[in-house]
This record gives sequence, C-alpha cells and structure tokens, in this order.
Amino acid sequence: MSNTRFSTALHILTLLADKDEEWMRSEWMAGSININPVIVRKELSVLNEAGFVISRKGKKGGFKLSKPSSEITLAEIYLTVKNADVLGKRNQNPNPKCPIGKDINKQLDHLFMEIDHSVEDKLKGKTLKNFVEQFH
Amino acid sequence: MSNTRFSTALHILTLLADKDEEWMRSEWMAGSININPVIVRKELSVLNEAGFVISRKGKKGGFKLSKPSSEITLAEIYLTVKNADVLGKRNQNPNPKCPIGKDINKQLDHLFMEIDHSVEDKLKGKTLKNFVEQFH
DNA sequence: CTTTATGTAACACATTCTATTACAATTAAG
DNA sequence: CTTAATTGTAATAGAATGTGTTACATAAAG
Repeated sequence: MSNTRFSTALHILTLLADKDEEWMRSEWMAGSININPVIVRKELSVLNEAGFVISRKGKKGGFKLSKPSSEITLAEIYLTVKNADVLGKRNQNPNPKCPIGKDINKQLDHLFMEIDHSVEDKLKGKTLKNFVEQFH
Repeated sequence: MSNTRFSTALHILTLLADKDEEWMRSEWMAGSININPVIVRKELSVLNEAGFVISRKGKKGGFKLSKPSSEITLAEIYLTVKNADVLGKRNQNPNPKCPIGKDINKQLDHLFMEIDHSVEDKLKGKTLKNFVEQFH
C-alpha cells in the first residue's frame, strides 16, 4: 500500500467514534485530516457500503457510526480499503519455458497469501474502540 | 507495496540460487522474468549493494550469489526493496487544533511499526533456500 | 581490436493517487 | 415554496510513482 486510504479511513472512523451520537459533516472531517472534502466523502461512501457508517443528506446532514466502535476491527477496515498485497505485485508473464519462471507465480501466490493473512490476524485483535482510547 | 520489486528480486535470487556456481547474465534473467534487462540490472545493482550478489564485468561476465542461499532470509530481501509501510502512508498535515488530528500520526506510527515488524518476523523464518526447494 | 557484458544516466511512457470543479439530489427551516 | 446547507458523484486535471527504452561508457576475454 503506497496510498493514504487506510490512514484516512481510520482517521474518519476515529472522529466518528470519538464524537458519538452527533451527525458529523464531511467538511469538518476534511478539516481535521487536512485533505479535500470530496476525498473524505468518497471514502465515507466506501465505508457506508462496507457497513461501518450511515449518512443523512441535506441540511443538518452528516455521518455516524452504524455500530459500536467495539464491534469494528482494524482488520475489517484494512480489508475494505486494501488494494494491493503486502509484498506487492507479481510480474505478469514469467517465461513458461523456464523451470523457475514456470512456477514462480504459484509459489509467490502461496507466500503472499500467508503474509497477508498474518497481517489480517494481527489486526483482528484490535478494535476501533481500542484505537480511539489511546487518544485519552 | 504496489510495485513488483519484491517479486523481481526474489525471482532473480531464485534463479541464482538454483544455478549455483555459474555466472548468470542479466539478459537471461530478464528472459525468465520477461521484463527489460535494464530493470534487472538496476535491481541487481541494489542486491549487490545489499551484499546478496557479486558481479563480474565484461565477456563471460554475469552474477552469482555472494553467500549460500541458506544464509539469506526473505526478511532481508524484503527490507532491501521495501519502500512503503504495510498499511500505507500517513496524511501529511493533520490539523493540530483537533484533538484527534493532533495525535493521529503518533498513534499510526505505533500501529504501523508493530504491523511491519510482524511481517518481518514472519519472513525471518523463511530462507531463500527454503523458497527455492519448493520448485523441485 | 573486436566482441560481449555490466553500470548507469537520461528520457519516455504508463499507471496510480490526490485534488478540484461542478452540479444534481435531498432535507431543514423560515 | 424558497433558500441555504449538505451529501453524492461524475469528470477532469495534476502530481507522484512505477516501468520501459535508448544510449553509451567501462571492463574483460580471447
């Protein structure tokens, strides 16, 4: 991952978890993260589809968590924004006539999957609530 | 990581470990990976600086491992090509006037480091030799 | 001295990421 | 029922990163 999506999503959810009950505006969150509001809304749209937040349109609109922060793990957040494996991409067309090239991607798949799962397991042990508590 | 550097480096080192003793040409390796030879040489240059390979110039030149494949761990390879944290980048200027924005990057640093270390630990348990053996 | 390699700079092209503009749709409130 | 405030999203631009290519200097073999 060489993007900021996990950091942004976690920042958003931390703000929502911290200010429970109230509807929070994307513009406000953008001010806290210091990025463009449209990017925040795009990520909120993804977080909404993933079931973490609910939104309300129009005046007095905004966003809230859809469930307690204790029921959201960092693993779930990671998986919704993840778009690359930990060890990166494979080369697309290794040479099938080479004994190594022939099998390399099968072996890499195996390795990459094992590493990805270990990261997910580690993140499963951490809830959004745990993370937010560190700020107090 | 959304690049192919780890895959490329591991492919290169696997070829060298598999065909021990002989000097292998970058052009040949490029043929196995099916990428441009210059990219292979650039990566070999990095692997050379990191102490994994030695090179010989001129006619009959090429590359060899500088030490037994049993003495190279996937963790070491990962660390030499890694250029981003597992969980990605942080946002650069979160708002210091916001209680969350103020501390978010310190908390993220903590989390990101923990996750990165867990990946490295997992990779420390795997040698290049182990990896290459899977092809036979 | 010719051939075959590595080493690397410079540039070109491709992909991915982030920011911005614009505006439709929705809701609250006077 | 009109206005202001807000989400939702498309379209585009701009920035950053990643990959490929050309060119050529340097080195070694024979």
